[in-house]
Amino acid sequence: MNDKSCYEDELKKSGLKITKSRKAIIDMLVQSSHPITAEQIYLELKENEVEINLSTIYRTLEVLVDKRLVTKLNIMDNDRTLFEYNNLGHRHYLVCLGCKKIITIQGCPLESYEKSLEKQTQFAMSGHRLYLYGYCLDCQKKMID
Amino acid sequence: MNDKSCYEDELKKSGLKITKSRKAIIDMLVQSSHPITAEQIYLELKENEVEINLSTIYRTLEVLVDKRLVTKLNIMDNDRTLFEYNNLGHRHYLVCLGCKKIITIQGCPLESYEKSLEKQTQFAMSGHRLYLYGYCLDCQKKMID
DNA sequence: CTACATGCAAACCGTTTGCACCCTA
DNA sequence: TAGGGTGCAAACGGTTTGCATGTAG
Repeated sequence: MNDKSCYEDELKKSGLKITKSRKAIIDMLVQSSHPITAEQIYLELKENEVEINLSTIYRTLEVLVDKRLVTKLNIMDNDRTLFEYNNLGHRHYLVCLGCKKIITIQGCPLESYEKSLEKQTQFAMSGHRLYLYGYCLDCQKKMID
Repeated sequence: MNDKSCYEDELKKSGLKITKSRKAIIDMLVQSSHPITAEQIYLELKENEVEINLSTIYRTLEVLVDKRLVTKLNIMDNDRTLFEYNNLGHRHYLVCLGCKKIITIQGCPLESYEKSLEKQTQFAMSGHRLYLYGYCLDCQKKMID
């Protein structure tokens, strides 16, 4: 409950109307421990008997990304876009190339590197994305069989 | 000349036939100092009076990616796929959010981090992607005006 | 009551595919 | 000359958009 009102505050602060759809979509993002697709949001809401049109989901996500409440990711080179609620601050991702599982990693090894690069290139740095790829223990085991 | 025959060797080694199209596409990738799209390859070849069907370009790029001769990138969250010839080994990218210019960065600050993460997560790491975003000097100046 | 949100269906557009023909090895 | 490579046109699929209707503030 507290959580919800917190998201409502975020919406208000951003000048967005608080609607049933938006709350449901944000809830879904918050509940998920890893980035998800627009379609996953659509399907899971549908399972919970909440039917929101896919285009509404895309539009909502777009607005939330604009307002910096949500981050948009293209982790796998091909795949569809993933979305994640921005409640954890800066983070990185570890992706299993076998089962496609995505693990969120807190902590950043790049702060000083970014600064040194800033000096070196005269860029005004505004951020970075780091994706690490590998095979999780389960998939390593499967590969032996 | 030497360069070309070198790429021909790479093709042969990978068990691929050496065709006019493939040579032209690889040439275009090699000449470019930064990752480019399939369409850019198509258009630039066309300017040089070499017309190769777009689907051939996509198919060629796909094969080259399979053979690890080319890397496929999704740097901007939305944008189309970029391709780059793998003649420089491991590298990272610095992207200007203003003019979309992409600068390739040699050297990697993440080798030891990757190893420590490997121990910590029991993942068998196979690589990573690092994209840094910011504004280049030119774009910073433009923003003042 | 008004401006923003939503549903629906159609468009969009980068990429992929099926098939007939071509050309390298 | 066989099997991979290419051109062409059509399909695909994730995402966006136009428009009429609904609803939060």
